[in-house]
Amino acid sequence: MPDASPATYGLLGMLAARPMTGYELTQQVRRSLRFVWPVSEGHLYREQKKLVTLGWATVKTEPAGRRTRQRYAITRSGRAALRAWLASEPEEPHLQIEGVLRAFYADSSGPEALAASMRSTASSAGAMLAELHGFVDEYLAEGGPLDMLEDRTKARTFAGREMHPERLHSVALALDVTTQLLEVVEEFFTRTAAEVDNWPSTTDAELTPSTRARLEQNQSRRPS
Amino acid sequence: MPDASPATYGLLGMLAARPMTGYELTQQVRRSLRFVWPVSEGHLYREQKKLVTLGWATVKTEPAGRRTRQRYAITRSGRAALRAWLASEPEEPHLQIEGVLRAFYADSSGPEALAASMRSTASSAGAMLAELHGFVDEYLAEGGPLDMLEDRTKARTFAGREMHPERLHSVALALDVTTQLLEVVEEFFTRTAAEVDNWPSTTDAELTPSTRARLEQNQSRRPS
DNA sequence: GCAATCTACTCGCAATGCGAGTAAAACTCC
DNA sequence: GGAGTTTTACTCGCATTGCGAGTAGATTGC
Repeated sequence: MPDASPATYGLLGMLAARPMTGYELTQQVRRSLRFVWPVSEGHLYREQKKLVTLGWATVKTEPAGRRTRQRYAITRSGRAALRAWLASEPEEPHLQIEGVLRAFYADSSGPEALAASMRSTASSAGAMLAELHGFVDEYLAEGGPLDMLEDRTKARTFAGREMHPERLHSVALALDVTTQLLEVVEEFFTRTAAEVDNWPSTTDAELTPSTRARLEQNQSRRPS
Repeated sequence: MPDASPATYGLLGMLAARPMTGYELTQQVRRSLRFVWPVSEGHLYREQKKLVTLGWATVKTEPAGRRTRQRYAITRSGRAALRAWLASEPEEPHLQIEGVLRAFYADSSGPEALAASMRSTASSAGAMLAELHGFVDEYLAEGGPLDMLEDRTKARTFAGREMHPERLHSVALALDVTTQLLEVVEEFFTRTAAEVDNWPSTTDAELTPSTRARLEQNQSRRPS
């Protein structure tokens, strides 16, 4: 019996909202889940098959023109597995930000390289934030899922897509933390890149006061 | 020729400070690099060997009692490779926080499970923060690396460990962002867990105003 | 003196990433 | 209307990485 990983539950959770084809599943992951739990595309298709062997989903091959596609649907035991996972202990947070790794070793190169990598990271974070802002705007838009919840509209589709307003409370939570985290990344690297531009070197003694200030501010932010 | 990954450079960067044995390298990763770029232990030893085949480090087998250990040292071309990497474009940030994934699918379970997983994530973040606070305290301590930079002491060891005060400016940068990010995680999940305790369900219509507020606040935080 | 922990790793399998490849359908532009 | 591009809808295989078990000498605490 293969093991379930967070990625497995990521797909299972998507299916909990509605049945989907394999391709739709990968699109959904690319669209939104990516920010929360990145998984490579090839692996997504493997995981879909795993869901079936675990008995958590069923597949039906349906025609699509001259070709076929696989439609997955969650099973009762799939829902139970999802609930069980949601009730279990999550693992430690895992942050992988190459820009931070480069900052950590910045003393092995110069301020130019450091500032460049910081700006690059800031702009990656900015691009991701822009996508997330798109979601927020959509959720708040007239006729959007929030309006549906407030009963101002009976429609269940918006911008040509089927909406799941009952998921909005959960989705908004994930959206909120992710936004906050990326804001920290963008702001820190933007601000610090500008600072680094004035550094004579990455190891200069002249930087000592600013490093002291950084550390002391860090310490003072600490709640007792 | 095997490929270098950020993990490869993570080890190479450690060696840039001083020669180290394989075991010391894994300890350093466990101690500090883990927060910035997590790598499994088994893989660390593989990467050490890769550094040698790439010509970026040398190994010497040295005796340790009746046994031996491998001491790695960076080469000139290793330093060059590190500098070249530091001057290249970093990849996109990658956040993997299971607690966020669970929040995203919280509508498939109840408020109890959600609050529990949130508290668990908050306490993981808290534990990580406590370790980072230890570093800050150490750096600021009397006789610590900051004192060394300010020339108040000539020593180069502190708490029995060799210090690298010239790295402090870079290290403090990485420490600072990481702290800020984990603070966001801890605070968000602590605060929101308390809020979720009062939720009647994860899909209740009653939550609509609070979800609207969350989204609108998110939107208003956005800089123009 | 002996049990537990630390040093110092190796090994193998399973999980995952990554990029290429396939091929039909749909859409776009002149 | 036909040619070229993009989208749909995936499969495949190798390389990378994670994870847990295993080994065995050294050291420390009681």
